Amino acid sequence: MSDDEQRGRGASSVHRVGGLLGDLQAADDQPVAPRRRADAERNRAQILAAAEQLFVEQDPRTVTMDRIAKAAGVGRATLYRSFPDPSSVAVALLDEHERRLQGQLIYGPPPLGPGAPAGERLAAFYLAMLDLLERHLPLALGAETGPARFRTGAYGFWRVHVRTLLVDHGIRDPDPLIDIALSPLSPELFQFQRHELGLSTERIGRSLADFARQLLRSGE
Amino acid sequence: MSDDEQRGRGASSVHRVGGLLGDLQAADDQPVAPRRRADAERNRAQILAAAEQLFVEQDPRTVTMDRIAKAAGVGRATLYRSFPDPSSVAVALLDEHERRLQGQLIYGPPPLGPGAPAGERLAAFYLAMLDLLERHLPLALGAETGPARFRTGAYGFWRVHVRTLLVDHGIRDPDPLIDIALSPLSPELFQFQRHELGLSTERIGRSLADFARQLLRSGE
DNA sequence: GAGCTAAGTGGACACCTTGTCCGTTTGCTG
DNA sequence: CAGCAAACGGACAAGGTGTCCACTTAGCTC
Repeated sequence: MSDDEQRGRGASSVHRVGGLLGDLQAADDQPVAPRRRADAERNRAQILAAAEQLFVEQDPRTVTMDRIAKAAGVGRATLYRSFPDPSSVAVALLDEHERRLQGQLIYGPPPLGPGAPAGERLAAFYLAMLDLLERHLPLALGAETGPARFRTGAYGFWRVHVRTLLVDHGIRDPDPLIDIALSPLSPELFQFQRHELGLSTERIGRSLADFARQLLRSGE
Repeated sequence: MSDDEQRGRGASSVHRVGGLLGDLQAADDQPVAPRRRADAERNRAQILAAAEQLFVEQDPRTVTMDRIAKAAGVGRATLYRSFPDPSSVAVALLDEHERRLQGQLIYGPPPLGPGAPAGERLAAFYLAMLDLLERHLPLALGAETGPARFRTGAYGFWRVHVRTLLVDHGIRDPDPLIDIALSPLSPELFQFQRHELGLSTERIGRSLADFARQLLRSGE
């Protein structure tokens, strides 16, 4: 989906090298995905495992490619082969956790899934995201490298979801509002509220839910 | 005000040392402010001027202490004497621009200043901040180094202001909502909406103003 | 206005991170 | 089991970070 996705993961999209062959032997043996070699797969798993630990036990912002490589027991170049920078490793790890929620938003029961009023769905979405942040804050902070955050596949997914809710509610010009509605979910903001201000997750959650219902109020 | 303020600026608030003395020799020879030397003042001005240019003409995130020092024509240690890192330089520069708005919020005419309904005041505040972002985006991006953003004096000011509006409107539990209400003003978000999505500032502004009125609606 | 003192200066140093290059190893295929 | 390309990992050069210390110089005192 995103760039990070293409670079960072790739369990399924390994056919990028195919392009090099040109038209000469185009559609013949091309589509046969050049499977990832076993050692590469193993290294990749080691990297992800080691990185997850690192992100948790030290300031996620200070995790470096060098350290990940050492912790995973692989060379630097090997690491670079799979990921362009530390944040893309965090993105890959987060992705797995986010995937479940993404399924629930589409196929799950209301209020998270379809069927409930837009305001209720937005409130439920906020609470689910808050739960995700609570459980994986280090990864979320590690993934958040400036503007790149907005270009991840996951963020794109949240955008599509929120847009649906806004349109469903009959908002005139939904597009500028999408990211405004998503902005309270910034990992850094959550960290500030939670650990700097000392607010409980429940209290933040209540505020967010009220906020969602107020934003998409039935009697507009 | 903030840490950055104490380190970064100080032209006006030089009486901070006074507090250290306690009651012993209080008002005697202490209050004599340890004036900044003329050459230091000059260097400081050079640094700010050079840095402002740098932030504008290259990616604000890639501005380095080394480059600022070279551009300003001073040694690295001299720079470090005034600022701990590049973002604190950006904060100092931004501060000057923000000060005017801060005055208007307190003493200015409605709807920015006191006198208008909370929803209108919040809408006006959003628009003013948007204007600030539009004009000084590079500085805002340079200042935004992770969680430090929330610890600047300016952010503290915005918090106090928004809290007043929320209380004024009769919100039950205003505190968690403060930062939620401020989150749409994140410089990175603005950059994404403006330059990645291509939304016009007017369109974002309209959305934000509607958003403010909806949030603090009269007929709650 | 000469001398003193400490604030201020700037170059150098040691350390760390980044990407990339390239000789070597290793899995897979026929 | 032989050959080839994918994958590996150590090494390298470039550049950034803070800090230290010998020096300069502003500003006070007499």
